[in-house]
Amino acid sequence: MKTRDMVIHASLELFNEHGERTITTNHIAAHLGISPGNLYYHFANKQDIIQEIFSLFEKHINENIKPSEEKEFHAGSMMAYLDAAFVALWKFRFFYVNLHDILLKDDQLKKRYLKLQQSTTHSISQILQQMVNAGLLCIPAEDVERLADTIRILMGSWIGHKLVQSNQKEIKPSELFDGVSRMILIIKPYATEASSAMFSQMESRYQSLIAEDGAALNAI
Amino acid sequence: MKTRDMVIHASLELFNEHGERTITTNHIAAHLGISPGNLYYHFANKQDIIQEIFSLFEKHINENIKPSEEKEFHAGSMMAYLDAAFVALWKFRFFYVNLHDILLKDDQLKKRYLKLQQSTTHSISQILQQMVNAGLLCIPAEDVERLADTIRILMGSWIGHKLVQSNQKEIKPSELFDGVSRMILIIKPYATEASSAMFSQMESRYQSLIAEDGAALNAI
Amino acid sequence: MKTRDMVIHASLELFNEHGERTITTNHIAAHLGISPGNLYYHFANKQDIIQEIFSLFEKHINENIKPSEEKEFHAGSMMAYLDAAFVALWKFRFFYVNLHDILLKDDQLKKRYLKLQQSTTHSISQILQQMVNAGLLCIPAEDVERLADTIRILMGSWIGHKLVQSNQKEIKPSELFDGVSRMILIIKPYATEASSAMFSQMESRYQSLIAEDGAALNAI
Amino acid sequence: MKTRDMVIHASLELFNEHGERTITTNHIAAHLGISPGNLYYHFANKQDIIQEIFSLFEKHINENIKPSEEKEFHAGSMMAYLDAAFVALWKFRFFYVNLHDILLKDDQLKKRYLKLQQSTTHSISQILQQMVNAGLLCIPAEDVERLADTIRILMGSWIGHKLVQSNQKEIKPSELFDGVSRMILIIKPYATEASSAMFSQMESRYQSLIAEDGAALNAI
DNA sequence: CATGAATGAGCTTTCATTCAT
DNA sequence: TATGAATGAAAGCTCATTCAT
Repeated sequence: MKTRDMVIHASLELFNEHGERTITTNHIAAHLGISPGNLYYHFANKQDIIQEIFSLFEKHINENIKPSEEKEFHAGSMMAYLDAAFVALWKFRFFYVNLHDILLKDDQLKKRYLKLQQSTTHSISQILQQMVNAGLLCIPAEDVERLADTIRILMGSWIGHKLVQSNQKEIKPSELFDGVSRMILIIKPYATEASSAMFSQMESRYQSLIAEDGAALNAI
Repeated sequence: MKTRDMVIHASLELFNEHGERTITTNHIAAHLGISPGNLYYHFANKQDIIQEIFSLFEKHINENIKPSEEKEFHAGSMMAYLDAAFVALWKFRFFYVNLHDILLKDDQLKKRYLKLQQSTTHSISQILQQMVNAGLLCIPAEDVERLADTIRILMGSWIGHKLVQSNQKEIKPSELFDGVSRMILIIKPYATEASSAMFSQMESRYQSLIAEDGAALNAI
Repeated sequence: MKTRDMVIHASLELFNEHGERTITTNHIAAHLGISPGNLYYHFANKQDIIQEIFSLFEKHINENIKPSEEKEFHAGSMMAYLDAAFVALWKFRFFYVNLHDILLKDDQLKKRYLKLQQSTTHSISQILQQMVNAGLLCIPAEDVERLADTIRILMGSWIGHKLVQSNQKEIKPSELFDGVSRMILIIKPYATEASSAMFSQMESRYQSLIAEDGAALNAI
Repeated sequence: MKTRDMVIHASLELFNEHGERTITTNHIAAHLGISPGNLYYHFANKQDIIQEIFSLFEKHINENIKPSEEKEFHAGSMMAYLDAAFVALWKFRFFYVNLHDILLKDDQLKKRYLKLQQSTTHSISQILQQMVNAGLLCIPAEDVERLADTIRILMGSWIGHKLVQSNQKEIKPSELFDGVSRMILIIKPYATEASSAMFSQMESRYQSLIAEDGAALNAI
C-alpha cells in the first residue's frame, strides 16, 4: 500500500480507537514508523487527512449503501440498507463521535457533510415511500420526509451513544443489530395489516442476532 | 456570587458558545477578570469544572423535569416534559456536543452520566406507560422501555445536529420546537382513536410555534 | 529587571549579534534561562518582541536625537545630532540590517517605521535649513528636502555596509565616526566661505578620532 | 535552456519577487516543474544557487557597466553608467535587500562581494577623476575615493529603501530615475562653472523622466 | 482568597537535504 | 539526468497546571 493510503487508514484506525482529539500527527507518523516530514509530504495538514477519510466514507457509502432500484419492494432491501448503514457508521465512527468539533474548523468539510446528509435523508425517504407504495406502511404523505430525517439523525447518534454506554473500546456486532432494531421500532407502528407479520419476523431475526451476540460481523 | 460559582457559570456560557475544546482555563479566568491561580484555587482541574457544571445539569433536571405525579394523564404533561427537556439540553448543549471526548477522560463523570441517562429513560417510560394506561397510546408492553430509550437518544443528539446544520452559533427557539415535534412524530403512530385528535392538536401547536419562530423562549 | 524587559533587551542583543533570522524564540528563552512558555506569557509572538524593540528605538530617538531648538546655529549641534544618530543605529542595527524581511511580515510595524522615517527626514531638513539661514550652507531651496532624505538613507545603510565589510561582529567606534564623516562629506561641498573653516575643523576632528580608533564610545 | 540555467534564472526571479527567505528550494523546483532531487543534482545547496546568481550579477556588470575608456569625458558617459548601474541593482535586487543574511552564512560569497565592491568603487572613482581632469568637477584629491565609496553605498541601498517605501512589489522605472537623480544631487555641488549648465541639464532630464513615469525601461 | 509569573511537554508544521530507483 | 518519497531537526506557539508571594 502507498504511504498516502497507509496514513489515511492508520489515521482512521487511530481516530476511531482513541478519538481525533487525542491523536496527533506525530502519533500517526510514529505508528507507521515514518517521519513527520513524510506525513506532511503527503498531506497539507491534519484536516487534509480527515477530508481524505471522509472521501473514503463517501465512497464506501456510494458503493455499499443504495436503496434497491427494483420496482417491487422486498423486505430484505430495507434490512440490507440498515445493516450496511450501521456497518458504515461503525467503520467511520470517530467522525460521528466528534462531528461538531471536526466540522467547526473546516467549512469545506461541513459542506460535504451536509450534502451527504441530504442524500442520505433522500435515500431513506425513498425506501419509506417504496414501502408505502407497496402497501406495507401507512405514513401520512407530509410526514415521510420528516420521518426519514429523524431516522437519519438517530442512526448518526446511535454509535456515539453505544460507545459511551459500553466501557469497552470495541463494540460488539450485536450492538449494531440493536441499532437496526431501534430503526425498525420507529417504523413498525406505521405498518399495515399486510406487513405486520413481516415486521415481526424482522424483529425476531434481530432479537436473536442480538441474543447470539453473533460473530457474524467479525469480518468487518 | 462566589468566585466558585462565577467560574462554573462563565465556563458553561463559554463552553456552550465556543466549544469546550476551544475554551482554555485561561480564557475562563480572563473572561471573569480573575487570575488562573485563583481559578485553580477553587478547582482541581478543568475536568473538575465540567463535573460541577454537570451537577448543575442534574440539579436543573431534578427541579424542572419530572413526569407529572398525578394519576390521571393530561395531554399537557407530556408537552411540558418535552419542552423542559429541550430547554435543558439547550442550556447545557456543550456537554452533548462533546459527549464522547468529555467522558473519555473522566470515568467518574461517565458513571454519573450513565445514571442520569437511566433515570431519564425511566421518566420517559413512565410517561409513555401513563399514556398507555390512559388509553391514549397502544404500545406493546415489551417495547415501552426500548421506545423510551430511543426517544432519549434522539433528544440527546437533536441539538448537536441542529448546531451542525445551521451556520449560526445561536439556535432559534423554533428549532427547539422542531425537536419536540420530532418526538411527537415518533410517538404519534402509537396513538389510539381516543388520542389521535389530541396528537393532531399538539402537532399543529408546535407547527405554528415553529412557523412563528416565536420569541416565546427568549427568557431562557 | 522585569522578565518582559529582560526578554526585550536579550532579544535586541541576540538579534544584533546573530541576526533576527537566526535567533529563535527558544534561543532567547534559553539565553535567559526561562521557559518558552514564559516568554510567550509576556509576548504574543516573535513580531511582538520586535515591535517592542522598535518602541525602544523610538523612545531612544525621541530622548536623544533632537535637532537643537536654539535659534542660532552652533557647529556642535550638527555633530551632536550625527553622533547620536549613529550610536542609535548601532544600538538597533539588526533592524536596519534586516529591514526588508522584518517589515514584509508586519504591516503595522511598517507604518510605524515609515512615520519615523518621515520625522527623521524632517529633522535633518531642519538642521540643514538652520545652517542655510545661518549662512553656513548654500543649498538651492528646492534641494534641501531631497538632500535630507538622501542623507537619511545613507545613514540607514551605513552600518549594514560596515558590518558586511568588517569580518568581526563588533564594530569599532572609529567606524561609526567614519559614518559621520561621510555625512559631512556630503554636506561640505555646500559650505559657504564663512563655514568652510568649520567644516575643515569638523573633518579633522573625526579623522583623528578614526585614526585613534578611540575608546571614546566604549561606554555605549 | 539547460536545467541548471533554468534553476538560476527562476531562482533570481522568485527571490526578487518574494524574497530569498520566503522562497524554498522546493518552491523553485515546483515553479519549474522539476523534482527537488533534480535541483540538488545540479546544485550542492541553496547557497550554491545564490553563488551562481552572483556570478550572473558579476557578468552582467562586467558586460554592461564599464566607465568609458575614452580619454575625453562626455556628460553622457556618467549618465550611462548610472542608468546601467540602477538597472543592474533592480535586476538583482533580492541580493541587496538581504545582503547581510546572505553573506553571513557564506564566507566565500562574501569575499567575492567585497571584491566586486572594490572594483565598483574604483570605477566610480575613475569617472569622478575623469570629470575632475576634464575640469567639470572640483573635488579635493583626498576626497575622491571616499566620495566614490559613499556613492556606491548609497546606490546599493537605494532599491531596498524604495521597496520598503512603496507598497507594491513592482518598482516603477521612474523610481530608478529618482535614484540616479540622487547621485547627481551628491555630485552636483562639486560642479565647476564650466559644468554647472551640464548638471542642470542632466537634472532636468531626470526630473522630466520621473514626471513622465516613463515606460522607457519597460524593456528591462 | 487571590495574584500572576512561570513551567514544560507537546502540538502542528516547515524545509534544506538525501537517496533508492 | 531525473524522479519523488523520505528524513529529521527545529521552528513558532499552546495550555493545563504550579507556586512563591
